[in-house]
Order: sequence, then structure tokens, then C-alpha cells
Amino acid sequence: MPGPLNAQFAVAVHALTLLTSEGGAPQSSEQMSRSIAANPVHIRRVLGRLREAGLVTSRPGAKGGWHLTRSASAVSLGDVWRAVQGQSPVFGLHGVQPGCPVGRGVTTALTVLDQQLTDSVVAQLDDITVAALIPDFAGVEPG
Amino acid sequence: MPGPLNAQFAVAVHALTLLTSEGGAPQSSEQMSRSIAANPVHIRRVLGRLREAGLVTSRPGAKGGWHLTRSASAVSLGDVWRAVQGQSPVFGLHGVQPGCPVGRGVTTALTVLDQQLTDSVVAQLDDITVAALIPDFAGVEPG
DNA sequence: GTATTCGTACTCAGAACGACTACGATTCAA
DNA sequence: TTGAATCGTAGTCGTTCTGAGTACGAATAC
Repeated sequence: MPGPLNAQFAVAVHALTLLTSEGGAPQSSEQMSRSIAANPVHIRRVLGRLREAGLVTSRPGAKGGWHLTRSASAVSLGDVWRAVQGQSPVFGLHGVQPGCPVGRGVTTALTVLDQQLTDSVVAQLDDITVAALIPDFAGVEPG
Repeated sequence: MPGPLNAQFAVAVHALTLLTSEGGAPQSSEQMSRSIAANPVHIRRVLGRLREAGLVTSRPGAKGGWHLTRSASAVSLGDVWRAVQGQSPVFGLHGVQPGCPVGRGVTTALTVLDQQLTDSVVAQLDDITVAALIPDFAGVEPG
């Protein structure tokens, strides 16, 4: 129902926290879809990005599913961000390239600024681990 | 033609730079639409936000148009950001509110994080003036 | 009075996103 | 070997967002 959001990032982080429970046993996308308010296929697609980044692994078939490749305290939100967002624009501050020279100068300046702000944000995300987001880490069972 | 972007911010900044030229004489949205690759109506809507924020004024009728209320060196990009974006979410890191307690904890944590990152970005924008984006300030004529 | 310009409501097209279905491929277990 | 479970992925659909564009009334200058 909601619209404008980086929901993939939230789904990824939420899934990672779920994978820390159950003693690290693999969990299926179907299983996680009940805790995360999202479609199993969508979850698979998002986690696919995380797999490409080496944060999780997946195995098809019975008793298959997803599991972490390292502890949640060794995964930063910056890792998740890079895996999910890749190089896609964050702010998109720069609009269409105009014809007039003043406009081009402004556009290039905004492009540089966009990159600086993005770097700053990712740097802050790098200082936060997934484990830090879990209230009472390793003591709460998802419902 | 392009899609995913905060083009309003770019339009606003570009318009402000245009208003610094011509010796501060009022310019019409039609006039600016030729330099900015955007529709006059769209420009009026964006500048309307800036007017609400007190950054520009407008006057209808012949010889009307828009002009700055202060020097471009006294307008920060943070001012423009707040005028254009308001309180709308920037990252939207937090997804749908899920039912399970772990999920709620993660969601609230992401909500707090979102606010922190937004504050950080706006603080950086506050340190940059519109004038700083103009190459050779007061020496270039828009075409 | 006429031309100019803003203010704003309305519609339209395109892109993006997630939900959902479907189905093949893979893996485990009996 | 059969069947169930699960991933991988293509495809479609509906919703939402955004900007483009049209239209027209109100205000202003000459």
C-alpha cells in the first residue's frame, strides 16, 4: 500500500535479523514472508542481491533456504546498502542537462554534491551493524 | 523524459541562479523555462514553494515575474531543500510496519536512523550557498 | 482595455515499485 | 524413483509518483 520508499533496504535488513534467530538454521522465503510484510518472491529477489554481495547463501530444494555467511555483528548497514542499491542514484539532485552554460555549471555542481552526500551517508551506515538493530540480540524470537 | 529524481530541487536551484542575473530584474516562468528544461507551469509550482519559504516573491501581470528577496550568497541549499522537500521522507528506509516484535524493533530503529541521516544531509546543504554553484558569479549570462 | 503573467485545477503519459502467478530447476527424503 | 519443498526468474498487473501540457480566471502594467 505505501509508495515512496527504499523498501528493499528495509526488507533486506529485516531478513538478515530473522536469519540470526533459530540458531542460524536456514529459513525459507515463505517462512520469512510471514514476519516481513512482503511477498516471498520479492524477498527472494532482494536476498539475491545480498547473495551476490556474499552476505548470505541460498540452497534450493527441501530443507533449503537462506542463511548468513557471517555473524550479524560483522555485517554493516553499509554492506547492505551497497548490495541493495548498487550504484543507483540516491538523491538524483541533478535534473536534466540544460542547454545554457550557466545551467550546465549548476548541473555538474549538483552532480558532484550528490556524490559527496551519498558517500557521507554510506560512511555513516558503515558504522552500524545489523546486530545493533536487534533489540536484545539473540534473546528474542520472531513471531 | 528521465524518471527517478528530485528534479524539483534542481529546478529550484537553477531558477535561483537565473534570478541572480539580469541585475536582479524580475523574470517570468516562461523566460526561465527556456534556460531550464522544464515546463513554465512546473517552474511556477516549484517556485511557489520557494515563495512560501520567503526566498522569492512573485508578481502577476505585465512586467511581472519572480525575483529574489536576498542575495544568492545569503541562500543556502538547505533553505532550498527545506522549501522544496518539506517534511517528506528522504530515504524511506523504514518499510511496512510488520506484526512481529523483532520486525517492529527493526522498523523503529530504521526510522530513527532515517531521521539522523536526513539531518546530516541537510546540515551539509546548509553549508553551501546558491552563489557558490554559479561559475564566475555575476559574470556569466544565461543563454 | 488590452496584453502579460501568475495561480491553480485538471488530465495525460511514462517510470518505478511491489504483489502475484507460473513454471522450470534443484535438492532432500522416503 | 517418486514426491514434496524450495529457489530462480520471467511475466503481468495495479498503484503511485512525477513532470508535461492545457485551460482559464485573477491580477497587473501600460
